[in-house]
Formats: sequence, C-alpha cells, structure tokens
Amino acid sequence: MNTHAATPDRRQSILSAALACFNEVGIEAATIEQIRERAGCSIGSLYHHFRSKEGVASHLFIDGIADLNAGLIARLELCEGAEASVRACVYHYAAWVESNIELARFLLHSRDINFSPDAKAELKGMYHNHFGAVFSWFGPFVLRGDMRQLPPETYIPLISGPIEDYARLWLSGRAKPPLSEVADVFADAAWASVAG
Amino acid sequence: MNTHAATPDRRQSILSAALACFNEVGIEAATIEQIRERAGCSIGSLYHHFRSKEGVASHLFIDGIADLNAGLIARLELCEGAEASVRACVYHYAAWVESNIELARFLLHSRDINFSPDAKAELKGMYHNHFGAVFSWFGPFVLRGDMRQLPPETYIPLISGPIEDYARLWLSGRAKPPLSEVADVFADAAWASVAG
DNA sequence: GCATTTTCTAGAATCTTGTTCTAATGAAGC
DNA sequence: GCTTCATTAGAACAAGATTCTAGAAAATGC
Repeated sequence: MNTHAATPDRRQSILSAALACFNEVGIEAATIEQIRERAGCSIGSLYHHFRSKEGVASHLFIDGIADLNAGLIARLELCEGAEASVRACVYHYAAWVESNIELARFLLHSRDINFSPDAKAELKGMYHNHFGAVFSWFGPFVLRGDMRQLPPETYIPLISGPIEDYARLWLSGRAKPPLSEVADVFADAAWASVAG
Repeated sequence: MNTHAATPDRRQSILSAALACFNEVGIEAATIEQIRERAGCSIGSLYHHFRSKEGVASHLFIDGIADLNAGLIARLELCEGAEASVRACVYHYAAWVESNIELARFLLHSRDINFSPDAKAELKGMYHNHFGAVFSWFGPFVLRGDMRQLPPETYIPLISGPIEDYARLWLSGRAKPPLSEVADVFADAAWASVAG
C-alpha cells in the first residue's frame, strides 16, 4: 500500500474539504478529523500545509476576498461614468456570489475567524489597497458633482449594503429570487442614493 | 468560607461575563475558564444555568434580537404613514446600536453560533413573527401605492442593509461618525429606494 | 418549627479535539 | 549512490469543553 503520495494539489484538496466542512457545521464545530478524512490526507500533512485550523479558514477567507475585490477593480476599469460604476459594484457582487456560492456562503457567514497576527496584517493591507483603489476611482465623480458628497464611510454601505444583505438571505435559503433577478432593484437604489 | 452563595442573578452575571469575553476574543477563543472567572462562579454553576458554551451565546443572541425586534415594532406603532415608518426602521436601528454597543457588537459579529435545535426553532419562530408583524404593517402602504411594489424579500435589505453595514463599520472602529450623525443619510436612501 | 424536595454551587474526573513531535517516504540534484 | 528537502504519516501531548458526584442553600409541605 502506498501510504503517502505527494499529490501536488493536496493543498487545494484540503482547502476544498475544509470549505465544505465549515459550511456544513461552522468553523468551530468542524473538526480537523472531518477535514482530514474528507481531504483524504493525514493530520501531519494538514499541519504541514497550514499552521492551524484557523489558518485554513484564514486562507479561504483571504483568497476569497482577494478574488472578489480584484474582480470589482477589473470591472470598474471597463466602466464609463459614475452611474455605470456604481451599478457595476452591485452587478459584480451579485454575479460573483452566484458563481462562487460555497465560497460566498463562507465569506458572508464567518465574520468570526480568529485570524493570526500575520493574517490580520495581510487582510488589513488588502482592505487598505482595495478601498484606496475604489476611492480613487470614485473620487473624481464626487468632485465633478456626478455623485453627491457624503460622509466617506457611508458610500460603501449605501452601494453594497443591500445587495450584500440580500445575498445573505439568498444563500441561507430565506429568499427565493436569484441575485441576478433582483440586482436591478439594488442597482437602482444604489445609484439613487449617491447620484449627484 | 462560604463556598457558594446562590446569588439570584448568577445567571445574569454569567451572561455579562460571557458577552465581554466573546467580544474580546470571539466565541471560539473564549474559554469556559475565562467566563467562569469573570463571572465569579464555578464550572458546575455555569453548566447548571446553560447547556453549553454555545448555549450562553445562543441566549445572548436570542435575547438581543428579541429586544431589537420588539423595540422596532413598538416604534412603528407610533408612526403615521409610509415614510415615517420606513425612516423609523433606520433610526431605531441606529439608536438601538448606540445604546447597546456591546450587545450590538456581539450580534453583528457572530453569525456563526452553533445553535442547538431548540435555539434554532425559537429563532425561526421569532423571525417568523417579527417579519409577519413588519409586513402586515407595511403591506397596506404598498397596496395604497405609497410604497413601490418590489420582490418582498428586497424590502428589508433595501431599508436596513445600509445602516446595518455601517453599524458594523462603526462598531469595529473603521468608521468615525456616530450612527446618530449619519442616520439621516441612510433614512433618506431607504425612503428613496422604496417610495411609491 | 422540622422534614423533604428542589435548585443551585463546587470542583474533580473525563473525554474530545486541536496541535506538536518523530520518523519515514519520495523526488530532485549532484 | 548520496544528500537534501518537501511531504506524509500517525502516535503522543495538551488544552479545554463537558460530565459527574456530592454537598449547601432555598423553597415547599406539614
């Protein structure tokens, strides 16, 4: 019996297994043993690739946020004008959630990861860069008067808050209409709330 | 030495201690020992009052939601007309968070409690009643045309999503202006998004 | 009042589970 | 063939959640 094959994607299989386990029972209740079994690896292997259970969760979280954010920036750069940009935030969020359901469920469900100092720093840096990019994209629109001037911290809740909240409902099964079907409603509202 | 005095509010002191611990380090990282020490009780006492650590968390969560919801219903009943009612949702949320900061932090931070089947059922019932009450309050406004007709599941995200999102930012220190200062912005947006 | 039952408290013992440690395997380079 | 390094395995360990037993306070019945 080949007791251990150095599968190159062992790392990925651990992440997938962990994602499934976390979504099924929550991060805390998911045991290393469950993840190990599902990934078909040993405890040692798991701890070789990740510092800890939280480490696996952090990775999933950070990679997920990074992908979501990167997609938004890429999409914004194709937009012309304030309204298209604001609406793009909503549509991108909706589309991303629909094509990354499991990951989205994890991201939206788990605000409670005990990040390591490293992970915290990385996340903070990511947010800093992302918000920097987003604000320098939208800044000119505000200066030009295409968008209303509001307390800076309110733009993101106004634009993304509703679709994010709806996504949580939808992912948990408490709302039926798919995101793509209601995205227009939220895009309209987002634009109305920040239009100049 | 009096080894144990049956303090009548032992229960409450456990809840307070747990709330503080949960907010400081998260539910998972908070240990029973920390909670026990802070509450000044024994392990046995703690487990006498609550089924488990999750049981304590569930109680805090359920009581918190119940208070928040009850306050909204009470406030709605003082409102005249659609706009006042919609704005009241926002203002009530803002005011409640500002006067229940610790509890709000816990509620908004912890979507990840491993509720027992009992707690799940109770929560489901609570939501059912609450949404029932809210919808029967707003239903007439929609019928009368004072409010736009939209997919039913979208009203709550539209009205409460932004202020809730902002509250999370504010509670985590990433937004400075207090809720009471920005509540108007969100109330305006909420009304604009559902006005008939 | 006294007896009894119920609620509450205490802390040791247990059991689950996250993490560490040691050893062994395979692949790559020399 | 030898060395080195990444990877895997699983036993050993430790931390912490939960259970268990026993005893004290309060409540209840008489």
